[in-house]
Amino acid sequence: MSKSLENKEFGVKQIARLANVSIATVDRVLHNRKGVSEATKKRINDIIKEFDYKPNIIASRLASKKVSKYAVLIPSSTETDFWEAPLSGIDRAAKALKQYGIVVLKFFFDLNDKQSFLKQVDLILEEAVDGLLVAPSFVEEAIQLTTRCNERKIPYVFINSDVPGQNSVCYIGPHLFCSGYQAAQLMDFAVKTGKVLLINVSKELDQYHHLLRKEEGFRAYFEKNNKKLQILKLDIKQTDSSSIEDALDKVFSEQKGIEGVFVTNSRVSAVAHYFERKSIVKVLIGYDFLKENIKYLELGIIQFLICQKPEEQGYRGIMTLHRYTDLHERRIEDQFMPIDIVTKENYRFYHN
Amino acid sequence: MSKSLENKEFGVKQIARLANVSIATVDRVLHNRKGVSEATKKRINDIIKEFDYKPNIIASRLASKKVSKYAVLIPSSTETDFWEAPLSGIDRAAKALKQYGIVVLKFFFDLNDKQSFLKQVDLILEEAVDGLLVAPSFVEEAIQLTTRCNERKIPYVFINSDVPGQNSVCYIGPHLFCSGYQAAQLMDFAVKTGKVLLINVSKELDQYHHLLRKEEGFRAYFEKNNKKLQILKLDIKQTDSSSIEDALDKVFSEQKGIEGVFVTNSRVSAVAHYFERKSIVKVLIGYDFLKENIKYLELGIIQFLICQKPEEQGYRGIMTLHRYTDLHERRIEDQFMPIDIVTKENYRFYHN
DNA sequence: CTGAAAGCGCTTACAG
DNA sequence: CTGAAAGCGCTTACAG
Repeated sequence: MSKSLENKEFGVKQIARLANVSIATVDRVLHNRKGVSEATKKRINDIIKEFDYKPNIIASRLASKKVSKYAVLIPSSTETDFWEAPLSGIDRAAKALKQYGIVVLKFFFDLNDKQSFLKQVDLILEEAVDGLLVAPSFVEEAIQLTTRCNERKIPYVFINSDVPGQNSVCYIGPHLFCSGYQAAQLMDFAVKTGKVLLINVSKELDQYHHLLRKEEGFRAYFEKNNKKLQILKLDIKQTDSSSIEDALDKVFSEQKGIEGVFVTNSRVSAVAHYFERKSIVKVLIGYDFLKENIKYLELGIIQFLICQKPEEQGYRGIMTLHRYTDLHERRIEDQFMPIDIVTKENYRFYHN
Repeated sequence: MSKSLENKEFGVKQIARLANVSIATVDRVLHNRKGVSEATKKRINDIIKEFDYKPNIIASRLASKKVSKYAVLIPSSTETDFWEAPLSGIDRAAKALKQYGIVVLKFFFDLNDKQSFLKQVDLILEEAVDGLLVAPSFVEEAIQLTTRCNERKIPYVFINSDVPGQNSVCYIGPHLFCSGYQAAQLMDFAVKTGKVLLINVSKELDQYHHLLRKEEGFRAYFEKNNKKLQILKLDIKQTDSSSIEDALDKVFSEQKGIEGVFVTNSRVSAVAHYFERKSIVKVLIGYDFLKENIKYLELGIIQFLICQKPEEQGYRGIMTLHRYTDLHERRIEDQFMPIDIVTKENYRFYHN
């Protein structure tokens, strides 16, 4: 390593000297603290502008020993292991930010229980956090949360699903419509003739809304590119394996000529499991890089999985809170995740 | 923000007190500087271990004002705009590390001129850098470089293509064989009957070696999954448009029944251009998220582009140098990039 | 081989 | 409304 060659950097001391004040006063205007006359305030701000002064955040952190506290509110991983990935992204970010005095508190709710969401919200608000990363799985409950955050001026970032018009810092997650559109193109490639079956598997109505947006994208593709292909639809409102099996039995006995199946979420493994047992061979497309799904990808029963960087979503969520809360960035844009196509051939290289 | 609640952290002062020495001596053993008796050294090290002391790198950086200097050696973007992406990743990392006193010097060579590579190497070695990120496009010249780096104990990271067995910190880039394998699967899906044409477009022999590894992967897929499909091969050793056109004219007049074309690098746009002019409709698969390629993807002339996160390669390259040089991480693994499948439907969401 | 003291660039009471 | 001084946890000459 070499020494810094630059002579004395331009800092508070220099500003103070030029403005004929003490560094304490410079610090006051730097942080918009009151108790400075307009005249000296202007004088100092002019100098800051003229020299394009940037504070040394290293020194600032060392001196202030500030600590930021973020809360995370996401589903627990009991029902599905999908949320393990965002969680590990959150942990990765937390680890990276730890040495800058940032603490991340984690709260989990049950995807089958709206009350558990509200209960965790209470706990979070007791903590006086500086920012919140939340998966707004339940729309109404999420709005209750944002209302309370707005009152307290706590900024929040939405992850994985969006509730538009809620004054969030930003949304980080998939563009649902477009991911359905992509699924359709893959289906169009792989299925030359016959019918296509679209399956929504979901208990909770809130989740179902998100699936509908993917369905719209899927249909939009065929509307535009291949109107002849017939799309059948199956809603499965129970997620236990026997309900799924019954529903599949029914549709495949009633409908002949189904060549491709698109499952609009990670439940695709349940369909794959069924195909395996019944030795059914069709093009099968679904969502998410989960162990079960990868197993069937490897077996050649699932052809394509669409994945949307769940780990990255968690990582970016925390980093975005940091950018907003600590680095005072504004106008942070929504961050749509890439629409990754995962296959038997490339899954080993996939970065969540 | 809340104040740190923890009482006085455990630091050099505490260690010094416990060991009955001054903090200067503690600093000496912390940095393995000589001039400390074995006895006190042991005493201090024991305390460090016992309390699992971790230095405050914020304070350390502020006090030392250390600066690290990395060099980057990559192709200039005159011939192809591929290298703009790694460059922008490098800039992004440089920007993030700037406030930690890390400086990145950039050097460029001409992909058509091995001498220019060696010339830049001389310039870099004059700079006494602390680390090097290099695209070893020319194998022999790269080995000359690594030899000289080894003498000077300058660590180096390979990016985009590898030269195995060279004692690099690690390799960051695509797994060529597997990316060819993935291309073959897409081709297999999209082409049901007929022949497939594989095209290598490359002037320099060194680049050609890399293309061969993709070709091997491509063939391996069909060897395993679909032996019936016939694979034709075309080498184009000149990269100007009229040479490419002549070669394509020749192959398409001689060979009938070609349904799919796989171009093993980013030159796929040249083939797409040809298809457009001659109104040829075939499945076309190639490499890299370049403006020209995206244009033909949008037009539906190219179906799939395989991309390997060029921006990310640059970013990771610098960050890896930082991890090795400044954070003293060891055993850093090779980092294979994901094999991204980019289509007309998802390219808008692609993160380079 | 070891220590006392100044300093990195900022922040924070405290005093006026 | 403003300033002098101490301090954040480490590093760096300098002196012995």
